[in-house]
Amino acid sequence: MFVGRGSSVLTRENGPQPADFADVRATNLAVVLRHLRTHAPCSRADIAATTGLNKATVSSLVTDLIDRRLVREVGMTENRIGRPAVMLVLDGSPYAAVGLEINSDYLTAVALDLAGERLLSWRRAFSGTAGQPGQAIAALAALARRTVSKLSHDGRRVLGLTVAVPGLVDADGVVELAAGLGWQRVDVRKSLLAALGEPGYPLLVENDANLAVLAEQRLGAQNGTGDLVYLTGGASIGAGIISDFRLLRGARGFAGEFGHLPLDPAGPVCGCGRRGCLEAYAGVGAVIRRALPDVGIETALSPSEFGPHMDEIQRLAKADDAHVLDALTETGAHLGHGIAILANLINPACVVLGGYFTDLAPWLIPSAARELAARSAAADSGGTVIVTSALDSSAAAAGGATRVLDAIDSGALPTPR
Amino acid sequence: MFVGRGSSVLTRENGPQPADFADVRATNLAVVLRHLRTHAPCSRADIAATTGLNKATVSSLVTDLIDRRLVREVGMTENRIGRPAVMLVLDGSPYAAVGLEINSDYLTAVALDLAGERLLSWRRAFSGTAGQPGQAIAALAALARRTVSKLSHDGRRVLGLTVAVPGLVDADGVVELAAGLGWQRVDVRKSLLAALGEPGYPLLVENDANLAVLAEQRLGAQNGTGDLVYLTGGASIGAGIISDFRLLRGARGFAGEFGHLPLDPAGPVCGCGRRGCLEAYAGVGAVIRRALPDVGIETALSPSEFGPHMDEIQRLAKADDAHVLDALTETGAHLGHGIAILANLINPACVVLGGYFTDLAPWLIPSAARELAARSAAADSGGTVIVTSALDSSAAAAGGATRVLDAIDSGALPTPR
DNA sequence: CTTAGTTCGTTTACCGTCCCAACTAAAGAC
DNA sequence: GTCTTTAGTTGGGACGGTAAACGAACTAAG
Repeated sequence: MFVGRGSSVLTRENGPQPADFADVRATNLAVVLRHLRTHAPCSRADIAATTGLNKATVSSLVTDLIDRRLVREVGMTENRIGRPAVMLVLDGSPYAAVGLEINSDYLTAVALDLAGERLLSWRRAFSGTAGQPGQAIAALAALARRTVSKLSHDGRRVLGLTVAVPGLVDADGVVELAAGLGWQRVDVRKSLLAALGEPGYPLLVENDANLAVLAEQRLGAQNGTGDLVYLTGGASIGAGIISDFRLLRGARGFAGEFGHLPLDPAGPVCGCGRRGCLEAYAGVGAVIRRALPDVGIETALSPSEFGPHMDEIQRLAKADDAHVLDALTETGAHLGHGIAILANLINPACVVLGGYFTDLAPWLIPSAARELAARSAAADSGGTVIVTSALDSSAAAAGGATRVLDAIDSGALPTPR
Repeated sequence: MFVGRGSSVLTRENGPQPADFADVRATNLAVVLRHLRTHAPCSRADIAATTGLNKATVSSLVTDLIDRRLVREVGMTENRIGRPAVMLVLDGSPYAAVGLEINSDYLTAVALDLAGERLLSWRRAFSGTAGQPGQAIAALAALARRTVSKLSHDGRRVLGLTVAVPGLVDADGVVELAAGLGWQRVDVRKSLLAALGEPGYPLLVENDANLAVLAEQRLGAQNGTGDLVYLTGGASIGAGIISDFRLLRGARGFAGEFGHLPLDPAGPVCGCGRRGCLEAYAGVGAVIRRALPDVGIETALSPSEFGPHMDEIQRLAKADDAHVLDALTETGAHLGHGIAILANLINPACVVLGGYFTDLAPWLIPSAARELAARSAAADSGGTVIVTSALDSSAAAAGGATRVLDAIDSGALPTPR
């Protein structure tokens, strides 16, 4: 009685954009590419059977992908009845995806090949807080040039470059506000495009938590989960939220302000000037003050001072220092309170602790999970689990490269030549 | 250098589903239908110019839609240079979309025509709390039959039927938990399909807040907003969340548990057994206890008793009763606290107060907005505004009918005959 | 009244993509 | 050596969107 394929994404949730054959082709090319990403190595026949595409169509699509050097044939199956199948894999060698991260104390560059293998991972110290945006962008551009030049020298074409910024970024790549960097209304995309001489590849700018959660979804242990939250544990606590396989940005891109969830109007003063923000209970500064009371409570800590203190806390925790263990348990409970709020509203399958939280996770998670379980409206915490990030501090940069691969996987393929 | 239409939704965010011609056709039919919904009356030439589709394609698509009786020609333009255009509108008369709502004290039925005009709006009292699920479903089926029979008698074909349930509903239409009804693991969809004799139209079951926010998005004042939250103000406070034009459900469908946001572990006891839930501060029960201290604080109120008390509160507020005004200001502040948490995480453009909150909104919103502004991390509350629902208590049922129209607009068209 | 100009919508020819079915290819089984 | 089984290609058909030409129906102006 009713026409239309019930679950065809093509016909659902589309905007006003009409479709034509080019779209069908791009969609199906992307289907094959994604299938190969998750199921490689496999044969044309496998792809046809699994995706529902016709054998002839798959042959045509695969030929196209091989022409574009995105896919490669790699040997045959053996020891089976029937004609042996030609196995296909993603071709890692001709391309690279680049992610950069700028933070208050360092710059990071990560490059991945098409298959998601890490090609390089660079970091350099950087005192961005003191500098003007112009200097920071010059440094970022220098790093980008070095990275791209290294990749080109290895015979790779750059598929795209994404910059992670710890702040609010609009759709055009303008950083509206980045408190940690002291930036306001900085058009990072335009400046960087100019500094790089208008390169041919796509250049995007995105919030660091949003990119980190992409990396966690694709490269981390939570591989393939569609409902996922990443908590940055840096100068501030931001949440990158993926819901139903899509980044949640909000109307103006302000979503994920986890650190400033208002808990108690009579609580401690937060860096933002308000009282009782979650960050004032569970932020890095609060952890240090609670665990190392000898560190000056009066003075605000600068981000570059976090590292040594966190190392010290981790050392004491490993040595079973009772005070530090108590401090971490208490911090975990506050974090769990915030996560319970998150879980009641968003109901993610998983909350990943990143940044400085990663190293302290063994001592934070037990009390956080306890608190989450106690404060979840749904039974069994609604299925939400708290885990440690499987990625190191380059998560956001890796996410930037992942973002480029996502675009490829969605049909924005490079041309054959 | 890069292939693919940058903004084609068809090639973005798709699952593993491949595309074919039927999808292109369905997509473009839906594009025309949606254009007519928002821009009617307009001509074929208008549609071609606005959507980017070819004139010939639009002609073909419109012919198809007229054959299916979804679109109707209605007169010509006049007083213009050139050949007059034939104007097109959605044809309201041949079809109907039905939404039902079951609640602890009433059943509601709403029917809309294709253009969104209300065809009927029925309500009957119902004491579901005492009854078994079987009785409730029998009552629901009876109401559905009467509704469908009335519409058929008027010569309309039913496009679909959606049931709103105040509880957690899974993707197959099984109600996992509905505290207000005392239900657990009730397969509403299956039972209702059986009771209605396996009708040919699609039958869905969905959470009431999710449907109410759909109604608010399409029929309410916030028409067309992509980031929107609806707060039910009934026996409990649920949030229906639309983010980037999609319902946010969470990994297990538990998203939107707004009423049980954990605020203060030392706070008042909530109906769920925990302490300090938002509902214990700002729920209907809390409003009544705070505004009408003479009402027995000790005994739990049953939902059927809410109505008279809320009427009384509204009467006193209109009469400028100082105690009641203070109580509402305080309630609004608590509500604003919860909304600030929501805004920091989700950043909606708009939060709509529904249910019993609607009538009290004039006295709740000022303090709620104040609190939201004070506790938002982003400037200007991140653009989030708090508004009164434009729909009456049939919002969820209307949303059920809207849900059916959404499916049509997404390409699941009825067959020509 | 006639002619030019404008706009609407259809008609026609064309092209790209997918599907189906038949075909070839290459192995193991008997 | 022939049969069976599975892999992948080829050619024909259908479908749907595109482009350009065309007829239709109106206004404007001489």
